[in-house]
Amino acid sequence: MSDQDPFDLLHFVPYLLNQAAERTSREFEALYKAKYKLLRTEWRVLFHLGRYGELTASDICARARLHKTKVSRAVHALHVKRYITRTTLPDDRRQEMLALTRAGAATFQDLAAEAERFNAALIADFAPADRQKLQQLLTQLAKL
Amino acid sequence: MSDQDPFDLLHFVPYLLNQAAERTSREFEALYKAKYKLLRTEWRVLFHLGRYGELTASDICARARLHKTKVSRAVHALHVKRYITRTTLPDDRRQEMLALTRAGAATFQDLAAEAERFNAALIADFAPADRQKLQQLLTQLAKL
DNA sequence: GCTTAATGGTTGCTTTTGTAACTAACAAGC
DNA sequence: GCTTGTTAGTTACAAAAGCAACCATTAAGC
Repeated sequence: MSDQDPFDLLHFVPYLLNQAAERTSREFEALYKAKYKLLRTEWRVLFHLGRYGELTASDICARARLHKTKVSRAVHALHVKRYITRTTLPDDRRQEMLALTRAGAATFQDLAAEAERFNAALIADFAPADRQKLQQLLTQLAKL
Repeated sequence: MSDQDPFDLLHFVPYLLNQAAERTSREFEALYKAKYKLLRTEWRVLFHLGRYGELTASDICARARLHKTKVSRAVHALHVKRYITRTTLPDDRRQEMLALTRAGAATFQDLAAEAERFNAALIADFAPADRQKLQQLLTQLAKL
């Protein structure tokens, strides 16, 4: 990442991030797509509910940084698939609390395990210090 | 990136990569979109031609890891915008050599400079060692 | 040379995303 | 309690991506 000339794509962080994200995500996507016919956004919503418990759609928007239309559609799809329940909140009837059903939780468990394996394989060749560094740098860049 | 339970999204490298890529790319995209009304793929093709000289569509596919339909459409758009010339190769009339026009080169120059500034700002807070590490790790993950 | 296969690139159609406008419910000001 | 503004979420329409079938050209087998 030096400032030598000429400017190269291999020094352009957004490009590198995209290539890395694309390659790793596609590979994992194939897995949950084949196994559960889930879309990327659906997988993310599922994961958030599985990992962080009951949330409203806007909670998920904020946490996952997804646009509300994407979340809306994913929630609809997951509901049709009977992976989540939607409960209107009594104190604010605009909001719905989302929760995994048994089937949803089972799917989450399975995919979380797959994700963990996948992740482990991904960083298998990295030294422990590098793994930590990677997480730190990415978190910083993502401003998470 | 430890293997402590439960599995967290913040330890899942593809997720972190996506968040970081998304955030950084969107911001830069806004720039070339506003300035030259370029699409993401168009910008990539332009950059490849600007940085690496004349290439055929399939060269770009391979180098940028883009699907040929995406490249095909980007090439068409860039040609309409008079940013590139398309020359059928005499020895294989299926292929076309792509090259930047003056206008295309000028646009590339400008955007490359913007990219460099953008990139510098992005990693301004990182220590030199971290910058190198970042590039190394991302290149490895992207398998570039 | 003629058939068959492979390659470079485009086009058409479907799925997904992005954007903006919209409904419903709530909150605030007065 | 009635306007005025917000917020949660949906829907409709437009733009873009993905996929498969498709020419045109070249290469390979015989």
